[in-house]
Amino acid sequence: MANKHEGFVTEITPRSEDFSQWYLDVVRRAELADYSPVKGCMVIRPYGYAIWELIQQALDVRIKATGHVNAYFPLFIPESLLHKEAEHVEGFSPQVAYVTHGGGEELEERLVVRPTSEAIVGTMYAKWVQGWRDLPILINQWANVVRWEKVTRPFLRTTEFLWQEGHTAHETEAESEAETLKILDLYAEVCETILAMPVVKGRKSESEKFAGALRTYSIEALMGDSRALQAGTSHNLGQNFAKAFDITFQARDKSVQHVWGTSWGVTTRLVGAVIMTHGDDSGLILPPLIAPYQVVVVPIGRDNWRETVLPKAQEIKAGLAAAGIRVTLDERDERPGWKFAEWELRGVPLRLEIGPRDIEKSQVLVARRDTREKIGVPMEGLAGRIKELLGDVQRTLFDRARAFRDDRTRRASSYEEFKKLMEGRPGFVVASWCGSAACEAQIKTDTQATLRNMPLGSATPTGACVRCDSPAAAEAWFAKAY
RNA sequence: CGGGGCGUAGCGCAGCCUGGUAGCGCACCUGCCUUGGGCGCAGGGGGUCGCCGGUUCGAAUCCGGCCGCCCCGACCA
Repeated sequence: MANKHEGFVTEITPRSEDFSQWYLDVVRRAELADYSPVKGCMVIRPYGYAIWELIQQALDVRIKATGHVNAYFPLFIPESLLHKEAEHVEGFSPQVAYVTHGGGEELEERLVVRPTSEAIVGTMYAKWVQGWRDLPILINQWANVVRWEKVTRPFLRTTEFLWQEGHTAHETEAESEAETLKILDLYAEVCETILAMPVVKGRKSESEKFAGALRTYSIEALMGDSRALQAGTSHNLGQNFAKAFDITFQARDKSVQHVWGTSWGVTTRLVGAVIMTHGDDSGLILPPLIAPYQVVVVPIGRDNWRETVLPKAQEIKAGLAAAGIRVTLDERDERPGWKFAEWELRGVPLRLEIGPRDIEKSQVLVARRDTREKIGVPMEGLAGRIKELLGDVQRTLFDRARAFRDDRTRRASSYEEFKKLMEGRPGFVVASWCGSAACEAQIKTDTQATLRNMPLGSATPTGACVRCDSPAAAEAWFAKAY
């Protein structure tokens, strides 16, 4: 019974004590993932994978609804293909894993384990595109990729990770730009409405853009420790890859032109983002829309509860399931208090307690994970009421996260003020920026903060750069980031 | 790649300094008892002490080497 005020869960480091350890504790204790024998690689356990599957479904539906189709490109890429786009190679070569042997023999040409698929996709698109009628190509793939990382953390950065990567080809720059922004909106919508995680949409600086892209856009979120996390990126590749891979088409005006490309992706990192956005000292808190179980039913009773209470609990479970609610019934031989703590740790949005007293009153007791409120709910019309409550939890989580983010977003008008605000763990600091890489780098040296992005729709600032006296070119959001 | 820490039961750790039959808590198994916030009692199973070598009558412990993992910083989703 230690930690009574902290929510009854032991073996989790309090967030205030060590956020990073708290995160690792939650991942382990909630059985989301486990370390594998290979450094930097993790096993995504069933509960963690179920969350990913729900995120995946939400994305997949939307990606298809915007006209894209899924396909699959191979894991191995001949080394020479990766080297076709100069900036791209330079960006990725330190992180690439190679296959040197196969079938007991050394390979004539080493194979790259894809760190991303632009090279192989570009190679294929060159074969598939002849004329303007072949465009656009709108392909997405769900895949694993490998990037040899020096520092890894479960979900946030692992050597191998799962993601979705879209690769499109268009006739004009206007189309590729529209596509890039359309996907950025799609990502933001999924993060906000499904993950209940507010994000800032914006453009990356030159130094932070994708290797080989013309422009990179990102969505940025603020985690519970006030550090920023890049939650997704969408790149307008311009004609860079088309030129490197010779993807040409005959245009409407009979001229031969290079296609305009885009690529965009989100990863299993989103699972980590959800943990760090909503979790508390008792463990995970899952937004209902991605909770593998939205409701857990816990039967309560004396030694004969299996006879007296369980049938009613089963009936309730069946009723909720029939109404399309993801529900589980915990009929293990454990004490109720133990089960409460266990399901709180796993972040189940609603716990439904049913005991003799409730049966008498023809009601159930519903406990909300987000607010810890306990509410008596009549058995009559239960499913409808539960759906309302799930919607309310979803909204509450988003509102809470947005209030947290807004509360930690400040504006700096002088460099002194900027540096002062960046002390400790401040969240976002908004400032005008001249656009020079030198200022960006100096800010990083002075404060450890990086330019997260330049939000879309910000008015062009009229004043001077927060760091130098040159005229400001853009409004930028800075933060210490993951 | 730099800095730090740690490898002893599934998990968390003690034992190491000062060598002498490997321990604690949780978890697990059996039984009883209990059940509206991680009950209680009794019994039980489980470890080549990261690996290799050395010193010694004897090494988890001392010495040398290696390997691995975690955390924090520079680079990246």
